[in-house]
Amino acid sequence: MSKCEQCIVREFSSLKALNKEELLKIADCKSSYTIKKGEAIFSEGENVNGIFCIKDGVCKLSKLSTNGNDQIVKLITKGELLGQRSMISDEPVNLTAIALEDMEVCFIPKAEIMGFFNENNKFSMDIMKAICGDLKEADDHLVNMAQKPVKQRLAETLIYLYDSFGIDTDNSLNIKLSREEIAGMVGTATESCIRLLSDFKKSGHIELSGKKIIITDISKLKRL
Amino acid sequence: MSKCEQCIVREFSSLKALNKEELLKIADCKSSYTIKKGEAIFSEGENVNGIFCIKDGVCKLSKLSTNGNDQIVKLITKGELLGQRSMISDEPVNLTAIALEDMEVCFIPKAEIMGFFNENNKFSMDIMKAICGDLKEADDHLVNMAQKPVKQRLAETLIYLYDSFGIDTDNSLNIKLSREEIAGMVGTATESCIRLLSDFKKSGHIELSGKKIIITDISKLKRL
DNA sequence: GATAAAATATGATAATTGTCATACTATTCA
DNA sequence: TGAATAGTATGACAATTATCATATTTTATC
Repeated sequence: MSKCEQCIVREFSSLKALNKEELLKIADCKSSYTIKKGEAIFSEGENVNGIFCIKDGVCKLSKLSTNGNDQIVKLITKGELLGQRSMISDEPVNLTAIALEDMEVCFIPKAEIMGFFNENNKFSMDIMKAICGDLKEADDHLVNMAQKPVKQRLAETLIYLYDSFGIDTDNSLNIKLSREEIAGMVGTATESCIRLLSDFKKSGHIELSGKKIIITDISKLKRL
Repeated sequence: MSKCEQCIVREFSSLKALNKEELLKIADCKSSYTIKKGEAIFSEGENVNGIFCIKDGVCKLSKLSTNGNDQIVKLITKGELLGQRSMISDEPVNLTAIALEDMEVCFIPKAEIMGFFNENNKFSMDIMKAICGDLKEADDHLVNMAQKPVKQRLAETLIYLYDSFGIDTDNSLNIKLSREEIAGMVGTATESCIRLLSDFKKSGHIELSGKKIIITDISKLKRL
């Protein structure tokens, strides 16, 4: 049983508002899991009854549309929490979380969290603000999906990946996504996504070598 | 100064969690406004510093996309609250609220609400749940926008209007929206919206007489 | 390392959607 | 009332995007 007190990622989420005593309580009731790439942490419709704290790795939050396509709503990474909305609404989760790389996560039961929620004002306020941030993000995202053409959405997705995950030593985006997954973020067909990436390559905005994507001119992408 | 205690719409929002004493406090510090059709309650980027309680009327919550189009994110009606997210995030509002009909609204300053928020657990929990509901709705909406074709989105918008606002004595939808506004909800060009409405008319799904829309076969719309 | 399977790429084509022009209708207001 | 204006409707066309077919490349597996 590792100690939450010494867990660094805690500093990046609402859990930073918890005191020593509360962290000890969590360490006592949490369970740690290793999730392999491609495995689900939870699936749409499941009752989760707690939240996950992402200790390491990245996952995608997606939802199956009635047309059979998976739309990726959001990527969640080290330090973030998962399942807060569902816990507070007291409802099954609305999205599916699947690991994009091997992950380390801790599960904290709802009862424990809700206890802190009622007693630690800073903590509940922090959780609320995080959810409010998600709501604003979702509204903005919605407007983009409804109003911007695929090319622009793809460009903005690449910029988002660059800003959020940075680049590797070879200058390629430091997150591994298949073309199908990128298409799932953009909200388009996989072939359309591939085609536009080829276009971006031809116009010198990016370089492609295998799965790797190198953004050579981010200002060009921003100006699309 | 009207009494919040006797205001019926309060029962439809988180304000129902407030006790007599708290309602008296609100009645004391609130201000009431009449908003004429077409006027803004607030605009994107403004600092609002409180919440609005909709006593009567309907408004649209929209956001201007960089392409110059207004995307309508949500309609808000009698009994609902406005500006909760912004208040909790302590940020300017993210959306513009414009009256679709003459409205009666009350403004309650942030300081007052935040006071109850810290003391009345049921109240803060209710507000949270409302915001969590908005987040779920926004995620679902986003997936629809990204994955469904315009025709299906229009059909679902009409069904939503039917379910939320019902029909008038002449069977027409009990909410007045211009074609441009319907297009703004669907996320398409006004002409495309008009054209598809004509198609729906030709195939006997709806009837159009002037601005009025009558859904003649809702099951057909649902099956699109 | 050879082969199968999966992922990526590209062409051809169709379907969807947007844009611009123009006509028609309803509403406003002098 | 009648002109002006805004809103609705439709045609013609262009641009965008999806779909299906088929290479080509990469990855996985034995």
